[in-house]
Amino acid sequence: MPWEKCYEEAVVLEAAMRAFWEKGYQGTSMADLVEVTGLNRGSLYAGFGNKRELFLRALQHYDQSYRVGFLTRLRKDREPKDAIIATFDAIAQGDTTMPGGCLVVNSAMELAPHDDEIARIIENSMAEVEAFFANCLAECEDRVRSPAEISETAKVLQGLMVGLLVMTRANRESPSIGAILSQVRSLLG
Amino acid sequence: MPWEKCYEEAVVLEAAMRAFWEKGYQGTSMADLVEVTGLNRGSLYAGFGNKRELFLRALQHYDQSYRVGFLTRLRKDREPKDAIIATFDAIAQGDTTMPGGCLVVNSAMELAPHDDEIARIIENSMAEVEAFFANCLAECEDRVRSPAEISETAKVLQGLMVGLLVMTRANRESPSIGAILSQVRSLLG
DNA sequence: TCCGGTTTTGAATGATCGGTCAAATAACAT
DNA sequence: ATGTTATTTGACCGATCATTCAAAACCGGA
Repeated sequence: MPWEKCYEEAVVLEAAMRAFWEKGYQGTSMADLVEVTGLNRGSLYAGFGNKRELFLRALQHYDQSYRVGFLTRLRKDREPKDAIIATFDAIAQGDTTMPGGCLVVNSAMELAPHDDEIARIIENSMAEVEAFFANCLAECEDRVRSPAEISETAKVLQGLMVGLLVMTRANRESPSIGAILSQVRSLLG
Repeated sequence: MPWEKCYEEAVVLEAAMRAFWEKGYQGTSMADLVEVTGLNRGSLYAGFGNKRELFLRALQHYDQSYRVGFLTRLRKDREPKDAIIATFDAIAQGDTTMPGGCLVVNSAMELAPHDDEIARIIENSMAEVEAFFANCLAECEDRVRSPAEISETAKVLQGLMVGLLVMTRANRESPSIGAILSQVRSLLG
C-alpha cells in the first residue's frame, strides 16, 4: 500500500474558501493558497488539478457546507417569518470569524460574466436561496399567500439580500443596512 | 514650445473605464489598457502615473460623466416617480453599447474592502445615488412623505438597485429582475 | 538651421504569476 | 531487507505582470 494523503480535503477547501472569499479569485495567488492551506505547491496541484479547479471545489464547499449550514441553523427553532428576519440580521451583523459578504455573490460579479460553468453553479445556489425564502413564506400562517405572491416576494427578498451583501462588503457601517432590514420586516408584515 | 499631447484625456479615460468596467481592476492588464486606449506604455505612465492612478481617474470619470449623465437623462422630462421607475427599467434592460452592471458596484466588491481611498469614492457615489432617489421622492406630489420616510425609502431603493445590478451582471435573464421591478413600483405606489 | 523642452516609443527589467517535474519520502507487501 | 506505489517536496519553467528609461520624434523660438 502506498503512502496515504496526510491532509483532510475538507480542511484544505475550508482554508482555500476563506482566501478566495476575502481576496477574490484573481486576488488570490497559488502562493497564497500554499500558505493558507499548509500544503505545498505540488500537493495542491496533485490533489486539485489547478487553480480554477481548486476554486470550483472551494466554491462548492462554500455552497454545500457553509451556506446550507447557515440557512439551516437560522431556520431551526424559529417561526418561518423569524427565520427570514434572522437571516438578514445575521448578514447585517456579520460573523467576525468569517470574511464579510458572500463568496457566491462576490464570484457572481468577478467570474460569472466570463465563465459559464461558474455562472451555472452560482445560478443554482441563488435558486436555492430563493427556494429557502419561498419555503419560509409558504409556511407562514399569519396570512394566506398565493403561489405567485410567494414566488414574487421570495425574489424580492433575494434581491434585497444581494444588495445587503454588497453594502456590508463595501462598508460595514453603511446606513442603508438598517433601511433594508426594516424593509424586509414590512415586506413580511 | 514643446510637442503637444496628441491624445484627449477624456477619450483615454473613456476607453480605460470600459475595460475596467468589463473585466475588473485585476482582470485588466496594462497591456489591455495600451490596446484599448491606443496610447503606448510610456505615454500611459507619463500621463497617468500608474495603473492604480489610472483606475482612480477612470472611476471618477465614470462617476462624474457616465453615472451623472445617466441619472440626469432619465430625470429629464419625467415625473419624479417615473424617473425612478425608468432608472430601474434602464438598468434591467441594459445598454448594449456598454458593459453590464455598474463600475462603482463592481469596484465596491473588488476593491473597497482593501483600498480606503477607493472605498471613499464609492461611498460618495452611492450617497449621491441615494440623494437622487430622495430628491425624486421629495418632489412626488401623489402623497405626503415625511423626511424620515423619504430617507428610508431612498435607501431601500438604493439596496434594490444594487441587487438588480448584481443580478444583471451575473445573468441578464434572471427571473428576479422582473420581481424587483414590480417591487419598486409597489414601493412608490 | 539649430536648440530646449516635451512627448512618444518600445525594448528592457525584475517581480510574480500559474504550472511542472524529478527526486526524496513514507507506508505496505514480499 | 527489498521492491512497489503514492505522496510530498521545493526547485524550476516560461509567460505575463507592472514599471522604467534612454533614445527618437516633434514642435516653437532663436
